[in-house]
Amino acid sequence: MTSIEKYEWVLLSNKDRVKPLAILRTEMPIFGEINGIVAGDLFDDRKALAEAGIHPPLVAGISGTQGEGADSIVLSGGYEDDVDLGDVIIYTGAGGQKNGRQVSDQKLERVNLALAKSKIEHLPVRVTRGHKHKHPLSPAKGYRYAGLYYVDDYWCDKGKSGYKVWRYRLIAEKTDSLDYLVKEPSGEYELPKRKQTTGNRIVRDYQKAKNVKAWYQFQCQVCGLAIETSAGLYAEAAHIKPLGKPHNGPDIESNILCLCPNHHVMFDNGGFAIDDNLNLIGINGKLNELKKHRISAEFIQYHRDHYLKNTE
DNA sequence: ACTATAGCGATT
DNA sequence: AATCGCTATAGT
Repeated sequence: MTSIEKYEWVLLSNKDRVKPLAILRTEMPIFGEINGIVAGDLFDDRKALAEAGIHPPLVAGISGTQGEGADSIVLSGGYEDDVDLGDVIIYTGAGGQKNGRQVSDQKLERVNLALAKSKIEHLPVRVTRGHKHKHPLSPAKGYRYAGLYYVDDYWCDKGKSGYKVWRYRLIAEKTDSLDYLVKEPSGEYELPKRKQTTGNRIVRDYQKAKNVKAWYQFQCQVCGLAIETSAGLYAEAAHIKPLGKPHNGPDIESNILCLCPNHHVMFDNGGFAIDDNLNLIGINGKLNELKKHRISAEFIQYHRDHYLKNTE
């Protein structure tokens, strides 16, 4: 018996029972590449695109939530302020339309906020071009997945209609992101041999950072500041023992701090360190630590030993 | 070409 | 429960 069937059975047997939201709630957005799909892949329609896991919504152009960020967009030609330069796209937010015409201002809310969140969290956004989006990279029919982009900036403008629109500059993750289009002597665009997808390292890492930031509600563990932006609260995940060679620190919560940008820069560059009692060395104060965090003594010692100046 | 609307999954 | 939407299709 599937969970859905179980749920229906419960409803039949007990009409007063509250809906089990955990079953009905849609899953979190999935960020980054989808297994088995590569840039250049074609899909007949939005249903096929959704079933592949590239872009779940059947109608909406932006997939995601304001809390988690936007994982995918579709360019479908429906917004007159879109600009598509291939590796750089100026995408228009959703809303303010009636019968395909812009008739009111767009607001920075819902999926528009999701794209803003993707910017401040540096999350990758899948991009797909549809046949109604008139562009050399669009397919003649159906939809073509274009690969991962990052939201480089977002702002509001008065659009061609005179109404306010939110705009997002997206930049392709790979400079060779257009390699899937190879001009053949016939004049037709053809697909090259399939490349293996690179996996999802960036997004896996993000999950740990996200956990730590959420525990502290984006408040800096040094000064308590949680920075407010139009996309929501902002904080940075600082690795205590650095990830890169030759340090090879692990990407786990016990090696991550939630810091404001200033204290992140100071920490990474020896402006302060942390002793075994979590007192700060170099500046006044004590590091705020939640019980469940369990910051590793080994890693803060490593940071002391390798980044603090003039130690004996 | 433009316009209306049913449709349905996802979000709030 | 109500709202939304870069569909899809039919009608003018």
